[in-house]
Amino acid sequence: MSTHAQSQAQPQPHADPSQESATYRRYLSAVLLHGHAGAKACGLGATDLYALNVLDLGGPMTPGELGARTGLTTGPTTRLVDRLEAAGYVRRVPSPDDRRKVIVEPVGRPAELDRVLAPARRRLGELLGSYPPEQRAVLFDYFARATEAYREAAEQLRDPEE
Amino acid sequence: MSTHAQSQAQPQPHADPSQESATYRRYLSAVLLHGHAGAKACGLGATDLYALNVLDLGGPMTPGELGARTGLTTGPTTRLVDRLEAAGYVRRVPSPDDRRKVIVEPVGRPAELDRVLAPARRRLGELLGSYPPEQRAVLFDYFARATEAYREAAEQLRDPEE
DNA sequence: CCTAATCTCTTCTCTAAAGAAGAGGAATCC
DNA sequence: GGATTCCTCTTCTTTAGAGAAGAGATTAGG
Repeated sequence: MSTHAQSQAQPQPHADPSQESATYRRYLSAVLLHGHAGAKACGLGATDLYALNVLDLGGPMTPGELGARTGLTTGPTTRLVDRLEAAGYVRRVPSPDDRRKVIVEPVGRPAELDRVLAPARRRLGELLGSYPPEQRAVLFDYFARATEAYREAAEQLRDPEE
Repeated sequence: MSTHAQSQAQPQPHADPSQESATYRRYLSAVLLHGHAGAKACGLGATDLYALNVLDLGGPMTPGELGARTGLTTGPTTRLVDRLEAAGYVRRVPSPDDRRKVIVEPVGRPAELDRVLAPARRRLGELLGSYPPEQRAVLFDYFARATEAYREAAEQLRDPEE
């Protein structure tokens, strides 16, 4: 097993679409499983991981915005930012144009999380590097498009009526 | 925006590898975000989603095995299976060869979870369908290989010494 | 200017889920 | 066939995290 990354020029196509569906679902499960396991290994709760992903996708934002996107009221939001700040994942910066506001921005290198995710990153990097450039271009084209689709779907799950 | 799924025959390759890395990280964040949002919309806790993914990847197993893979002791494991069974996601089946054992198996259609994830599935299905067959083959080749990589990485996160 | 609205943070309370310890039934080994 | 081991489930206790309500500081509007 694990003789991956041979990557012949023409990977055999799946004949059966339902087989494709099962393959894709298992793939998503594995991605989620790995994300959860990594967060747990860092002592991060589910909400903390969620918020980090929100920040990763949405960029720096105020605690109010972060709380709204995470589905929390102001109390838990403050404590959430406290936890993330204490763990070194984010930083509070005063807003330049409104002194009531605070900007929560991700810190450059979340060391602990990066450390536990490093083995997977390395393996996936090798896997991606094993494809010829034109195939890798297809993969990254998909990644970029899928990111948008998932992000919008997640937003609609959060605010079903909007 | 959202003019996806045009998929020219040759998507432009990324010139900068660090750009690739950022694209990939954002993609993973979006996948995780969508998974969390879906679970939350169904009233599933983080552990419940984790366990469902374990079952999806590992197939039917005993509560003991599920608890071990989820990192729980026996008490919470029983309640976890109780919750999943009450919500209609899994079923307890007596083991045919050892009457002490119980097999936890996923139920065919977890209706609620499927319902909330359906919009994303549909959009991603359209996206995948928009690629010509040989490019789609590359994508599914990647999905299958990446599944193994993530699964093994998640296992090593759970049992760092093994 | 003085009032109203907005943003963050604090305190108190409450619920959901995890751990620890142990009971009961079933299989295995001598 | 009797003792030991194994698997699941139950009970009790504890902790982490969420909601509600309000205080303090700052901005906007009449």
